[in-house]
Amino acid sequence: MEESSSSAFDRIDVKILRALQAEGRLTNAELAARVNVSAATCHRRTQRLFEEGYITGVRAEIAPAAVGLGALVMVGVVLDRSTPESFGAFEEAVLKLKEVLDCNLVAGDFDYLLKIRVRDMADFNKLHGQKLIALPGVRQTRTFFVMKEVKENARLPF
Amino acid sequence: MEESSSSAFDRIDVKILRALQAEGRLTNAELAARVNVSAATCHRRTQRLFEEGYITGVRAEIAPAAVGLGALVMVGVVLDRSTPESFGAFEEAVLKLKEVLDCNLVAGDFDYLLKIRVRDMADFNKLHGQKLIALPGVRQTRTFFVMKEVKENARLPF
DNA sequence: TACGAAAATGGAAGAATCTTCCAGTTCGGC
DNA sequence: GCCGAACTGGAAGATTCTTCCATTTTCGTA
Repeated sequence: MEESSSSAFDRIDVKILRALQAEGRLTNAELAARVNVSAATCHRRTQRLFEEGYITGVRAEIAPAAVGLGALVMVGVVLDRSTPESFGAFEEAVLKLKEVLDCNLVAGDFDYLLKIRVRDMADFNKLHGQKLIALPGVRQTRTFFVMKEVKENARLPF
Repeated sequence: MEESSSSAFDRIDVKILRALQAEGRLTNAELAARVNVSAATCHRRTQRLFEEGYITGVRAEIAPAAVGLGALVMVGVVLDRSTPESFGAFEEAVLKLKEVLDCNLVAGDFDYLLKIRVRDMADFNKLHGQKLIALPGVRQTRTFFVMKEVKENARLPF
């Protein structure tokens, strides 16, 4: 098992991860100052965190409304059959739908839960009618329009 | 209404947004090369996108499993009453729960949909029993354990 | 406890980048 | 066609990156 407290990284690494999770564009010099190590050490540590996959990427967060994606919708999906081929086909197709930001296979009343961003309700309606219900193996969907985003993509609690 | 294509930014800004959404730590020089403008212009443009709120932040993405947060759970919540005070109290309390990464007020069978990260099922069980059902006004919850993350936090399609 | 090898650290310095100033250019309104 | 506002790229001092290297720390072994 991969772990939590002992083996892979120490308190300094945790500080680096926390700092970069909050401010991904920190300069190495500033980061080094915050975690109390030299710039050289900080640079090596950070590089290692990237190379070993602890940091999977650094991304700018764009205000959705600013790029015409003001509407957020969650959709529960139930498939026709529960065969591996059925799930595989669905997943492959959903990966191509760029409006779908999240897609998770879940246990419960649905097979999948999707998180979708579109311009507005009209846009979602079109997406639903033309793309979602046409995804392979979809039996039914349940739509949850988001009326208020209380918390969005919060930082990991470590 | 705030719009989509004309007023606020042009094709160069869109290129910058796309590039930084994919690679938030691009240097200004590299970014300038990719969008075909001088470093000075690119620097000004990028600064403006930050200042005017098109870019809300830049964050490193940490591999959840690497920091002991291997389990993802979605939870639907139904409140006792549908009064503004009730919603307000719930939201205020949920903002303090660091395990809750997303919280959205939705229309449909639930009042809220939560996205939660914890170490494992045992950890979730504890969170559920001690914190979630104790949130103000919660009548019932429905839990969806995520068995497979097909797509997670994809880039905005603009 | 003492020893030695391996790993990690910080200083230093050339290379690269940032950030600002400035003069030239483009664009739109009159 | 003219003027002003907005935008552009070059240049250059200040800052930062990235690597090398000598020193220190860590850890297993005797």
